[in-house]
Amino acid sequence: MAEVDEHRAEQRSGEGRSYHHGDLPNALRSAALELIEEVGPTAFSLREVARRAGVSHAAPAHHFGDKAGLLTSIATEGFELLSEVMSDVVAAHDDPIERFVAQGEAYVRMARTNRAHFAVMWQDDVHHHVDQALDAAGLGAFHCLVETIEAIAAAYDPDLDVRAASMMSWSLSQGLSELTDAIDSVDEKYADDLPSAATATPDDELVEAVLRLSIRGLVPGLGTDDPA
Amino acid sequence: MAEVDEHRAEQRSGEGRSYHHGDLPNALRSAALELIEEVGPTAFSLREVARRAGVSHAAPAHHFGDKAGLLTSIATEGFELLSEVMSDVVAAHDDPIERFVAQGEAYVRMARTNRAHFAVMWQDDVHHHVDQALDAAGLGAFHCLVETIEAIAAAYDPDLDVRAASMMSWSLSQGLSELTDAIDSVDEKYADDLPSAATATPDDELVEAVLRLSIRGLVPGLGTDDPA
DNA sequence: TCGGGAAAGTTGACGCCGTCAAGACGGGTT
DNA sequence: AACCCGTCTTGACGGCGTCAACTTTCCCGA
Repeated sequence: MAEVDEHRAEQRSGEGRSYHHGDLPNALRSAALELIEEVGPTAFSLREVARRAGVSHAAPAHHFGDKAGLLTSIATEGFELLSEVMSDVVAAHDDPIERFVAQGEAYVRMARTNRAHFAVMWQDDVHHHVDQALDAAGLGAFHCLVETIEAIAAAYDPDLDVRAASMMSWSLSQGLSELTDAIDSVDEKYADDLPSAATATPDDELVEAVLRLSIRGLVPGLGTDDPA
Repeated sequence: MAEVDEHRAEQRSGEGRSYHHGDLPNALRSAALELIEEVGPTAFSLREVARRAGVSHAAPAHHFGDKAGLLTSIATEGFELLSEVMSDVVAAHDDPIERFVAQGEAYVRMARTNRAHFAVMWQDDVHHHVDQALDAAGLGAFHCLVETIEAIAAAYDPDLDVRAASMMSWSLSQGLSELTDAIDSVDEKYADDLPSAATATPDDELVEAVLRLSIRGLVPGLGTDDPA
């Protein structure tokens, strides 16, 4: 979870140590993420988080207001983390098509590495309904995908419907993240043979295959073979 | 919600009226769906459901065991409903490409019409971890999508990676459902202009545009224009 | 240097929650 | 008529989120 720590360090820089605990808000976020990873976002309890952070049951309220406040903070952190990862991918790939595939792969990898963050990010009834920081972080992450689509349009097809293609890009990444998770858990339960071969445990190659299939819809000129 | 009632009637046929209430399990499911629609799956409470159904707070336990049992039942019902809708689409469209588009549209429409069902279906930590009926219903719905992909492969491209294409189909539908929901709720909050035009309220045309973009990845021969 | 005040955290109480054990009720069978 | 079993109620328990009132700790200005 080094990424999260770095992210937290940036956020914290210049604040200095707090009065009693040191840095209770981040300690609470960390404890919350661990707990969510263990028991899921529904069974998650604020009192247990406080217990794990070694403070009284009412301490979190002073930093986050209420339970939804802590989860909103975690969701925002998740979108910021996602934006950072997506930006790194943009910097690492010049070819817009490879960038598209790499972003999709990074999205899925990120979702599966940080399950607790993603569970909270997409469970809209657990965080505050109106939160500018959260919405801004979400739109920021989306913008990274839109830029890649615009690059594809500029390089290959000026008539490309950027709105639809951006929607397709995010939908695919989000759906893949959710489905691969669901399918693994089914696989774990029925380790023996399944009725359909279409449900074998998904892996990185499947994710890449899906992304390469979908990019062919955006760039019709591409052949059936991998351009690599 | 006529679809759900029909579905329930099928399930109930032959059972006859129960002893005291009439048909408490279905009454509880209905009350639960209404409550989830109002307050979300997290704030949902078993006691409030019992109150709305006019029974004591412990009555639901006799039919569903516990809270997760009721939600598992709702999730299973949701997947069965989805399978029915997908099967109807298959029957209504001969051309596999039109079937693909229609299935995606039906999926999104279904998700947005029955938000409570979908919220429960995809929140895996609220239902029982091992439930054969649930898993069977989910695989059944998936199978409807896989069949369409197989039809596309048979008609247009025998070398199509059916596993990847099926994954793409479901991921896209699920992601679209989730994103269109999230984007509307952002739009409702900031009714005034948004930074990027890419985030205007999604509609049926956007969903269709995304699906038509993606099918071009599965059938490379298709031109840029709509085949309709 | 020191005192006031705000920030940080504690304590105790409230009502609601999910679950369990025990009992009441009532139709169907023998 | 006696009985059983599925159905539902009642009451209790501990855990939860939140609020109000309190104590402790630190900073900053006189």
